[in-house]
Amino acid sequence: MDSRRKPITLLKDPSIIEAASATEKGLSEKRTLLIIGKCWVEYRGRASSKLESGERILIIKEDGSVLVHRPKDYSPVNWQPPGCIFKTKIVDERLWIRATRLRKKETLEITFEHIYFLAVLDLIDHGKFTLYASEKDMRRAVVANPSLIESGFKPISFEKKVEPGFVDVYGIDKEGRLVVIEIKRNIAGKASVLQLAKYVEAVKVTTNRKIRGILVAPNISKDVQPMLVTLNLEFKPLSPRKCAEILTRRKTRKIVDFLE
Amino acid sequence: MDSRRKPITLLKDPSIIEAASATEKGLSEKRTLLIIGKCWVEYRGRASSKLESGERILIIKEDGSVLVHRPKDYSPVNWQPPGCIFKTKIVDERLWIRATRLRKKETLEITFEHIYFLAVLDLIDHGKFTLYASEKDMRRAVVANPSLIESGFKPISFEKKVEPGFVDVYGIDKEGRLVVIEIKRNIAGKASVLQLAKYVEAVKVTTNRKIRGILVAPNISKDVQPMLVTLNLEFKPLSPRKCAEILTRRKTRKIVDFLE
DNA sequence: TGCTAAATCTCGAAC
DNA sequence: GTTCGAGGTTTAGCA
Repeated sequence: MDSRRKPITLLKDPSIIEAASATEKGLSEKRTLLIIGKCWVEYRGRASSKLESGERILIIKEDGSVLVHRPKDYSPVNWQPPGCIFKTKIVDERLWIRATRLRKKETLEITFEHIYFLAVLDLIDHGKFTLYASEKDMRRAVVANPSLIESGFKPISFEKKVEPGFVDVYGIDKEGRLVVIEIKRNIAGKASVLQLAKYVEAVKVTTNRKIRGILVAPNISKDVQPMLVTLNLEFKPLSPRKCAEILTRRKTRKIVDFLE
Repeated sequence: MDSRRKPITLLKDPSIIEAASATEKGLSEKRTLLIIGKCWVEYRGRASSKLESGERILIIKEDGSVLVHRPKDYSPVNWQPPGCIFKTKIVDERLWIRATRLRKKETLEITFEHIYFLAVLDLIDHGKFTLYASEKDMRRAVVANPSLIESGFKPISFEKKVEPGFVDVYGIDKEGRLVVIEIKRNIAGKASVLQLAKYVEAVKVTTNRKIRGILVAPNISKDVQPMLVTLNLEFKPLSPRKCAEILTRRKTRKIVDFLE
């Protein structure tokens, strides 16, 4: 880390020439760029779009991703995923920026007719990010604590490949029946049931044993219950929150065991 | 539009007190806020997450959405969808911002230990956004120009409800067979085939006529072909791009017709 | 690279 | 409000 590093270079109300020069330099040095101004945007690639003139925030990141944000909404109105190559130009006293992604043959063109502010950023961010209570956590909790499903359930494998896809958890119940489990961290809808049914069918053709299919989720949507009955599948309520807590407890327990 | 409007107010290297005051004011006036600095983040709600300290861009929008962006990646590392209520405080000489969403009972807490830069923005953006070549465009193109599917195909309805869901396009072929069409703007995978199969089954129980199921998409993934054969379904290649072009041509044609 | 499935998905429409 | 499906989805994981 360079102590003389300048994490942020600001241009307030720059001329188009100043802005173009800073943009060019920032891009060549792989800095993060931030431009606030009045622009219009065109996209051509997987689809096409046009955005008429308005005031927006443009972010170009070190990895070549691009975001155009309006003053509302979570999602950017236009964007480009990482890996873009850039070209900038001054056209009719406007700053024109093109971001091209070769992989998918798509281009984003942004034209600024006025720039209020431009920043070139050199951000250092090595902070670790950890997410709890994902679907993966739920799988781990079920495997670590099979009684979450029912007493006597024994997991055999998880993430089992069963053409055409992966069964979340696969095991045997106390009466020796095969159990196929599909886990969802959200309220489960029709698509989840279809997915489970598909896996049960796939396993069925490989064995003569009886098979149960269990949908594990915090809840199911209203119309799913009859669907489960028709397809002879079961539902077991389980929340991601509870799974995360169980995993934390287990981890703590392990440390305690170690200390004792 | 106020001609004396100040679209952007900048604070460079503000003290925590200055930053807190500007943040408070900006939030109360429903401005868009932009903060660049070193922070850590915690999220609790549908899941939980922790992000350790690092330099990031924070955007809080007028509609109460929040974005925390690292110097890489398209997606924000932490965020909150629109509709948050905010609380700010100075804690141990740090700026603490909490964004709470009541709907889903989730909170995002951001603590800045250093702020390089803060901007309060008053962005005006009424620019119209138009997207071409969506799946809806494909449906319209097929209905407007049924020969895209095959000669003699006659659409009866589109967006037809057939429990449990909607058939994209529904019609009759030149031999009088019913045709159920599922349209995808992307390469179609297994889920799309299951969806089509489901609709074909649903229609089948309502009639004695012969039924064909056609998957319309720019392409299909490799393992889908055998699946189609097994389920006795068909595939018709069609790109969203081509559909968009056809719609454009039709529109032009209509204008020409009118002028003639 | 292609394919599958998750995501704190978001967003919009329909009921 | 719930449910469902699209999305320029993106992203991760694995063959």
